Amino acid sequence: MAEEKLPTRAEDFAEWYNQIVLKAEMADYAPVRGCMVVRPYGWALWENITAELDKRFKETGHINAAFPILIPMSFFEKEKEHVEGFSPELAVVTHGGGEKLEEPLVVRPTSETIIGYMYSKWIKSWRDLPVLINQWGSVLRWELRTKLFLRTAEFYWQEGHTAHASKEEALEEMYRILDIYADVAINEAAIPVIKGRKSETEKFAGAQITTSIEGMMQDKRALQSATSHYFGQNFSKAFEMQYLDRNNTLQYCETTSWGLSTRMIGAIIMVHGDDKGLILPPRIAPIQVVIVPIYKNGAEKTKVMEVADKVFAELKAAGIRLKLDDREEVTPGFKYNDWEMRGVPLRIEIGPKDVEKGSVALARRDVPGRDGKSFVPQTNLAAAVSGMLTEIQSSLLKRATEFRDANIHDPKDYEELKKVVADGWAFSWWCGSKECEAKVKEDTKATTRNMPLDQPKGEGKCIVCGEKADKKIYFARAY
RNA sequence: CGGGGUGUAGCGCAGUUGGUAGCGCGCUUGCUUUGGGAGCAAGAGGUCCCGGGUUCAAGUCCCGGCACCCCGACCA
Repeated sequence: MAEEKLPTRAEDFAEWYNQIVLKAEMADYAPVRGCMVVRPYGWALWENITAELDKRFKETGHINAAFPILIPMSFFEKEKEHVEGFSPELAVVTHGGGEKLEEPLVVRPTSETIIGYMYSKWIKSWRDLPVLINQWGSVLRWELRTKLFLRTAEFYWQEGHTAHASKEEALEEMYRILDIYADVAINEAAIPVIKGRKSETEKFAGAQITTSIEGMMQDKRALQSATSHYFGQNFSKAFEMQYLDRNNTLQYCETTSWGLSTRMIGAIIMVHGDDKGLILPPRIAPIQVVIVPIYKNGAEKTKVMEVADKVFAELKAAGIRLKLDDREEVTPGFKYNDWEMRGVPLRIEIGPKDVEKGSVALARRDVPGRDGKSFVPQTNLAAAVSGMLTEIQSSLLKRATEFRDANIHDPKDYEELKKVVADGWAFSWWCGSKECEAKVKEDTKATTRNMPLDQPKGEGKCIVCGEKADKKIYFARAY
C-alpha cells in the first residue's frame, strides 16, 4: 500500500525517484547489495515492454534461444578490448560442489563470448548465414554504485547476437534494431529518444561502432536507453566464426549485438512521473483504468456496484486492462492517491450521483486536479475511454518532446557550453578528438551522448578546440 | 578503493548523568465512516548490528569487527 507523500522533484529528484520505485511497488532492494527484486507491478510493465520488442524482433526474422549463465574465464581473454572493459566488474565462481574449480567461471556480464564460441561451431557455410538469435535473460556486473532499475548488479534484458556474411548486412542489422528500439521507446513508452552513434570513448568494449538511443530525464540528465553494436570481425576472429563463401574461400563473419534492459523502466519513471507519483503510458501500463466506487451505505453500495460491475464488464470486453478497486477498508480519497502513485493513466469514479444521472467521472492521470476530470455518459463508455487513453498517450509524448527540445541548446562558444550543460544538453560541432571530449568531461562532468543519425548539413568548428568539425554531437550529464 | 555518516519494533525516529525500552506511521480485531490520504477503542510486535571489555548494573562508556547510506574515482 502506498504511504504518504513523496519529496517533490524540485526538492530532491534522486530521492523522489527512489521513493516512487518503492511506493509504487515496482521494485525493492534485495539482501545482496546492488541487486533488486522486481515486484509484480514492475514486472508486469516489463512484460508489456518485452512483448512489444519480441513481436518486432520476430517480425524482422529473429528467433529466441537461451545460453548459459556461466562462462569459462578464458573466453573473456580472447578479445582484448572486451576483457579490458569488463574485467573490473566480473563476478567469478571459483568453487562448485565443495571443490575448487580447475578454471574459474564468470557469471555472464553479457554473452558475446559464449555465443561466439557456439556460433563458431554452428556456422560453416554462407548458407548458414545470417544467424539472427535473441536471448531474454539477466546478466551480472559488479557495479560499485547502484540505483534501482538504472544501474543494478543484476539486470534483466534481451541481448540479440547476429552473424552475417557482409559488412553491409551487419550494419543494416545494427540500424534495423536501433529503429526498433526507437519505435518502442517513442510509440509505446512515449519517450522521445535520439538515435545516434557513440564516440570512440563511449562505445561498447569490443565494438567497432556503437549506436544508442538517448532520452532526456526531467532533471535534464541523459539516459542511454538501449544500444546496438557493430563488431566487424573483432569477435569472429577471437572466436573463429568462419564460413566458406560461394567461391569456397574461408571468410570471417561480421557480427552485431544489441540490448535493451529494465533500465527502460527507470526512463519511463523519470520522463513521465510527477510529484504525486508515476505516470504510465497507456499502451504499456499494466492497469490502464481503475474504477473507484463511492457509497455511504448498503443501499447506495448495491446500486453503485451494479453500475461498476457493468462498466467493468463492458471495458474488459473492449480489451482494456482494468481493475475495480472494491476494497472496503480504505476511503475513495485514499484510493485516488494510491492509484496515482502507481501511475494508472485513467480513473473512473462511480458514485450515487453518477448512478442517478447515468454518468461516470473520468480523471486523467496526466492532468492533475479538477482540469483532468470530466463527466461522461455511461453509454458508449468503452469508446470514450479508449479515445482518452489514446489522447493521454500522445499528450505524454508531446509533453516529453517539448521538454526535451526546450532543454537542448546550441551554445555559441565553449564558455556557453559549460553553462548550458549544467542544466540541459548542448548540441555542438565536435572535431572527433578524445582530448576535446575529455576536456568537456573534466570541466563540466558532461559526456558525449551520441552523434544523431540525422546530421545537419555542412560543417562547423569544434566547440572545444575550434578545429574543423563535420559532425554534431550531444553533450550532457548522464546516468 | 579514499572522505564523511548511520546501525533501537515492518518503516521513520527518540532514548538525559549508566538503572531493565518508547513515540509516530503501518499491522490485527471491533464499531462508526466513505465524491481527494477517516475516527474511536482494544491488541500484537524487540538478538537495541555482532564480539569482547569496564561496572552491582550497558541501548548508553571503552576496544575490535561487520553492514548499510551519502560524497568522490569507475560504469549499460
